[in-house]
Amino acid sequence: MKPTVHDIAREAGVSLSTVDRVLNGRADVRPKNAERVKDAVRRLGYVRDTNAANLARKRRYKFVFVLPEGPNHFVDTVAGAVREATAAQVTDRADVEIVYVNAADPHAVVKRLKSLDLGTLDGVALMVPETPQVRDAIAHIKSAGAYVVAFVSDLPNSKCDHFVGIDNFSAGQTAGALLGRFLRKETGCILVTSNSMVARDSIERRYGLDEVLLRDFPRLKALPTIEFHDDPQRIRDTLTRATATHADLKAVYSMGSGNAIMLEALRETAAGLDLVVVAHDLTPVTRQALVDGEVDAVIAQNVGHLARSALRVLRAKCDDAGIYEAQEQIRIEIVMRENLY
Amino acid sequence: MKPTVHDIAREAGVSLSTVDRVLNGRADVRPKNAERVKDAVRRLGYVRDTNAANLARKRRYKFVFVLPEGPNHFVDTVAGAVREATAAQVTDRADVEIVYVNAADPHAVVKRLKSLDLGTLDGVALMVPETPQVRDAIAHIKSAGAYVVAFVSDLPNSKCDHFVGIDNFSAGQTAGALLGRFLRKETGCILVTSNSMVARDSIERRYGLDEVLLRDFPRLKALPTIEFHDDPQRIRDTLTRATATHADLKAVYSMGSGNAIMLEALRETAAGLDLVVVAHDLTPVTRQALVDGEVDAVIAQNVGHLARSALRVLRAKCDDAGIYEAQEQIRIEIVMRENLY
DNA sequence: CCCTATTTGACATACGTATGTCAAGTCAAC
DNA sequence: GTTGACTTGACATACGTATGTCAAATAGGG
Repeated sequence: MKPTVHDIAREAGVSLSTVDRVLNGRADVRPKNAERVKDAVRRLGYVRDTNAANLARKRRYKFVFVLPEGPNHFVDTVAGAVREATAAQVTDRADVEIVYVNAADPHAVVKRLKSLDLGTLDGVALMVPETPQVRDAIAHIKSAGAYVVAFVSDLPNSKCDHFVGIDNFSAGQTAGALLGRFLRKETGCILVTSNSMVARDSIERRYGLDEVLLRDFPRLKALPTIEFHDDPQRIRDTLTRATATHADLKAVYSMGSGNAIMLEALRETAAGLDLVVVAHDLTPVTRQALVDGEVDAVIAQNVGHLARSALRVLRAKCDDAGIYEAQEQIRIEIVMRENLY
Repeated sequence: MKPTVHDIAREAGVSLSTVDRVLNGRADVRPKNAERVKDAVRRLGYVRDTNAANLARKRRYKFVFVLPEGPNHFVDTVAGAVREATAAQVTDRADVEIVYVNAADPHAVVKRLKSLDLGTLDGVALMVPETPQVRDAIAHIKSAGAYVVAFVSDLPNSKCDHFVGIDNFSAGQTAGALLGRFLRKETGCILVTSNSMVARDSIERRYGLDEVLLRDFPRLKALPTIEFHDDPQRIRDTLTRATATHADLKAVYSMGSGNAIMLEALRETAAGLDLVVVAHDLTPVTRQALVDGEVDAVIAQNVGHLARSALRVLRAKCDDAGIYEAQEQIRIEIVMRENLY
């Protein structure tokens, strides 16, 4: 039988009320008695029955996901996963809202964050770039008692309670290792594309890539990252130029957002070249490209796992419970046509 | 506000008792009233609060994992994951026991299954080969009201409630695709090893491998599977012979159990050969081999996920709740040194 | 040692559901 | 219209925890 608060009260030789005051950090309890209760908790190995507690409290959790707006396949799949996870955990007394912000505009982000109703809010999952303003806004939210997790993109300099996402440096390394192995005995260069290198994710991935190539596969050379800022023409031109300039072009690494544009350009300009293609993020676009054989492998993070993990972590924080690290570790997945899910 | 049984009673114009009788399938309710209650449930969108229900029932779940005994790194990691998941979900009112059986002896397996206390048992996760005797034992357990999930190894001809594991055919395909891509422009043959081909897992993986090689990489030829039945000498001899006979040996595919022996033999006999090595299952052995660069990639399934999924599915079955498919989908992971976790 | 401020305990009620008891109600058949 | 069988409803208690009220106990200062 698991011990209950009654057992604690008896063991500590105090009343239920006192146990309650200690357990829930209420004031007006003498240190001596507080110690006795804590001792009893330790001795009996008491753990609060969160379900019963939530029942008694009529507790509902109010969580908000802040995601970047604008057309983006990856964000769409993430949002879908959040909605799905929320629906499935409908039994789990959590109200989840998704709000979109213009992530490129720190001012707009902060404005939206400030407009959250801190009175009812229990936690926020934030997928926005880190800026000083955002950092302050996070501090503000936290000081109001809500929890904040960095979501997908880390916010290393902010006072977040957790980061739910992958290590993008390792992701870049993985891409590099994959390319190195796919081009086992070959020498040549690799075209690296990204929609934009302002996001720290892309920068970290690039570092990871370079590190592995330099160390393990010096025969492969990664060209400077091409940023195309949503401009199909730009990537098309660059690709054409690259194939012309670099006769030894062997592979393309698409570092995330903008896969669709990149793949289209590839189809138009490099059809007969037999390039190895590695891309990031599993979206309808990359999924189809895997099936069609246009992409050899995709480096992905499971969006369902991301969403569920963020929800679990926020709940755990609210309940002041421990986090089950093994479950919350988001893995860097390598997806090919054969293990597509 | 979520509707409660009280709301249902009011809406249906019956008493709480009647609602309870209908909801919990007790006898002695006139069809007309049963219908009214069910209607009210539908109209109000009532879902039972499982936590409150479990609290009232003092419900504890009793689950048993049946795993193959004998020295096996993979089973060890699985057992560890089960223990860890159990400990972490200690709050979750489940008692979990792991029992080991001699999986090679169907009679022993059945004997152990028969000795389970069906009176208190709520569910079993079974990781044993399928035999007619096992099939009968499963039917027996189910007729006693407990739930059965096939764990890691599918039991397609038995009346299980669920299968928690990967599709091994796809896993074999994945291995084939990986080998095909790692040996992008090369021609040659692949050594395939397994400790034993009696387990259906190995057979399915082999089929998957062959299918992909034949279709997509005909330049690569997989040699007949070498089974070495825990005999290091056998694999060493075979490897020596293979390297002598097949000058074009390019890769080794280790289909699971016996990775340690295989890797050791490889170290002794094929040190300078620059072979591509793909293995199954992430264990301390393959983990170290990845770090050391002895293995290029490991096809794995996340054992933590396996354990948690089995527990969740069993619980869902007991609660007569739906299964959240997306979460229970076990993925075929490709693990390299860089995305090792 | 008294007074006051603080701390404590006893008790009641609640959360949403389960379950048991018993009296009252309904129904069909005679 | 009565009997007996079946069905229903009212009520009480419980699960483990939270929370509020109020009187009683205690500590500390003078």
